[in-house]
Amino acid sequence: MATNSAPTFATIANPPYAGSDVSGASGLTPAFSPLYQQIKGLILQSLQSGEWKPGEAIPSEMDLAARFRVSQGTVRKAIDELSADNLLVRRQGKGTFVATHAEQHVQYRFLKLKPDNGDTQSEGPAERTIIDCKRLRASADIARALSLRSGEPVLQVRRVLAYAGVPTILEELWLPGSPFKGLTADRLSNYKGPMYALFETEFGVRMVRAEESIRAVNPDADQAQLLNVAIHAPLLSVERVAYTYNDTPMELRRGLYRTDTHHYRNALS
Amino acid sequence: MATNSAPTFATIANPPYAGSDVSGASGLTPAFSPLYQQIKGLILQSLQSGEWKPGEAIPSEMDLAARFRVSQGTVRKAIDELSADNLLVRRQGKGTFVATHAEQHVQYRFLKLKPDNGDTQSEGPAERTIIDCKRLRASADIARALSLRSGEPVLQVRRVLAYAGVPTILEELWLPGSPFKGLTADRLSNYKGPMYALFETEFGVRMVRAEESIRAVNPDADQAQLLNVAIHAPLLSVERVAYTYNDTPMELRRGLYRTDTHHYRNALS
DNA sequence: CAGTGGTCTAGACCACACT
DNA sequence: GTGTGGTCTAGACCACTGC
Repeated sequence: MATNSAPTFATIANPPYAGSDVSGASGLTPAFSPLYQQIKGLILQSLQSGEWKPGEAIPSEMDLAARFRVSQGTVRKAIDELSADNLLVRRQGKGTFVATHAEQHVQYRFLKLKPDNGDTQSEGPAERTIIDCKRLRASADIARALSLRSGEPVLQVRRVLAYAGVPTILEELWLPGSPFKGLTADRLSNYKGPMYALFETEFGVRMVRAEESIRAVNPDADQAQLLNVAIHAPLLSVERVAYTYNDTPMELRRGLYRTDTHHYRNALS
Repeated sequence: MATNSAPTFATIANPPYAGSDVSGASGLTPAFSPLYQQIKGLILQSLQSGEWKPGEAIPSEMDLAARFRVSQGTVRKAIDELSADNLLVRRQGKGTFVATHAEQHVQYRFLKLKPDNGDTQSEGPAERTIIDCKRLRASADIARALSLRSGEPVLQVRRVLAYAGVPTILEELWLPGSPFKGLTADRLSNYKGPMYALFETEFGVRMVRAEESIRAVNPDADQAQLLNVAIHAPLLSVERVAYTYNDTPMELRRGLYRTDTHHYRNALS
């Protein structure tokens, strides 16, 4: 007796949490890590390689799940993190898109200087004036910031941003020579929209994150004249290093901010 | 024929995505929103009410799921967001804990001034000197920042922070009178650890987030003397409003930072 | 309407920490 | 070993977008 009940279940084809490495699917990920981290890495590779360009939609979660041979939930968690890092933007009902500095509701995402009245909208965009754009050889400190060797070619750009006719920001920025070959003062002057949008469109360089070091300083004579302030006026010195994918530094920017009608805003949490 | 197969399945007791309101479980959540957001709100209420205090463990995900009558995954998503907001801290194998400014690996989480050598560790904690702690009536601007009415009682604290004997930070801060009744210069002087840890322990006030407005300024005569700098030295002015749960402002702090050996560090993403 | 992301559940197993 | 959070899957349904 007692032989007909207690059915034995067949082995599930794709067992949950098999811990399998996904390396064979579409790329290579040597070290072990959670599946969704590996997927994140693979998506990152596609972003770096330019398979999906800024502003474009990436494949749907279901498509990516099929491509990487994982469940939709795992892809979702990978995309969740990338979208928390501002590399992707999800839009319900439409798809997931590669973040871009252009056509983004929050333009000038990295510029933290705000008018004291808070109303960034009514102030409108800054009036931009390129002072010059020169080819130079990297000095020691510039080279170190950009992970180059001293003497390697760099581009130096200087410009002034004014609000309501008042010069407010003086910037001096350095870019590695090779990725930005062909950048000229003209192209900078004629471009509408954020400089980082131009970098994306014309040079395929997307700035992903940045770090700023802030100090209070006095201007030198040239700087005082360009910003139309007294030589003893206190100014904000903002030194920024901006990075692309893979934590590669791609820009060193030194800004001098007037803070008589504006302030640097920062949220802490 | 054909009556014995195709078993009809019984109704599942707790159907997936029933869209049911959870109001009856433990609190009230009038407007509709995703379940995990409602759970997040309920957890937040327990944090505010002091049911779980800073540093303590909250119930396990399974316990909370049972309490709120939802699945573990839903509780998990709620906790995920709260932990992304730095209100909770997860520790694998141990539990989920209420974040605290004390016994936290990253002490002085809101202080962004770093030594130029980057090595916060070797520098050690600041030497703190309380100048005074007075009961005052709120001026118009103080009242506005703290959501009080002009003339309501506030506490004003002034102090200096020094590194290696060099006075570097001069702070003036205002606190609403009622929550901080009983705060004295002595209690501030004798307390070891961050001021926000004292606020948690002694007054049950946990600072959750803050906003800072930064400017470059010159000190007045008093300030210059306290910081041991010339009257024309450029200094960083950092005005902070710190909030508890529910976006209630609980502190206004005006700091003057010397930036000759330190800098204000900020990460953008 | 179909397709997309968003939410929810249920159940399995892994990795870690304490005891 | 037991309990905790962490990962993964599968399947269902909701909400939004655009054809």
